[in-house]
Amino acid sequence: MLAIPLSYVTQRPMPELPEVETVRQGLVPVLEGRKLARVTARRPDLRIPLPKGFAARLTGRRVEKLTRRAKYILAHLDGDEILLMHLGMSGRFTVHGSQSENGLGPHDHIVFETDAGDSVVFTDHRRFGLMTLLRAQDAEKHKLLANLGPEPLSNAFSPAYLDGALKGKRTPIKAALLDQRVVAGLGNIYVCEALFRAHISPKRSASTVPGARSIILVEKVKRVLEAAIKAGGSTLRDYKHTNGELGYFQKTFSVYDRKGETCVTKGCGGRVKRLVQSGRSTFYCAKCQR
DNA sequence: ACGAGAACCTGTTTGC
DNA sequence: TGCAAACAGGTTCTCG
Repeated sequence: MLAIPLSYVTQRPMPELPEVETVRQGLVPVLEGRKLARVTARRPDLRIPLPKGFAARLTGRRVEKLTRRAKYILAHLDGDEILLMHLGMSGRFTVHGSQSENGLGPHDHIVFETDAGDSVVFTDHRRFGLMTLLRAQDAEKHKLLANLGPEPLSNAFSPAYLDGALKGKRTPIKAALLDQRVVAGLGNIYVCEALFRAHISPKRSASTVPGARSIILVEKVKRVLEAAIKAGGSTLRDYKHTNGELGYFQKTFSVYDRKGETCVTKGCGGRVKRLVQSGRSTFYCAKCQR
């Protein structure tokens, strides 16, 4: 008897790099090495329209490997094609084992059924997510991937690199780190958290970060992402050994969504503030972030 | 060229 | 209580 849950949600919608990585890891045992026995596209109008013949082109294909680039999940298929997927703001995958009844809702847009009898449902009520197909040899040049900066957890994301990327940038460091061309995979939450850990104000001009600050910042970006991936991964592993309700990936942030609370920096005593930068909420402590 | 803001879409929370 | 406004993890286009 396999200890596969009848149904589990791979992730709550919170798709920055750590969450996308957690989702990828959750899909690996269900999809890698499996053939897509049936694919149903129930709604073609995601952020970009599904390519023509999407479902037919996927049917019968084998998923060789699942990888991640920035916030994209790439399913490498036999025949040298790649299924490129993005969760947008609200996308999620749900896996149903072969015995579960499977009522689909209005926002369940894509269903993959594997030759093992599992189905993977892509749900996205806001439809900012996307799926598309591309040839493997064109991947690096593909419009959606070509301009992405380095992976933040790779050696390419170094203080020297960041110094160069920020040089001459007038925009606040918060906005610069959200720019996927500077570094790929950070989102609103982890930018706030990394700046907090580095004690750098989100309002500081990006051009003033190179040097000592960027050494700290690179370090903190990596550490906060690693911790989040570790937390997400362990939640999924734990779940597979239980039959109870899914304990959603709970994480506590230091500043994100903590407006008015006392700063957690030892001896700081400041309060977390919220401000809006380029239309997005920023949370920070004005006392210990400079 | 750059940076800020709007737009895309729907559901949930907040505030009067 | 009820309704409207504000807000939400992302990306991309337009405008100044």
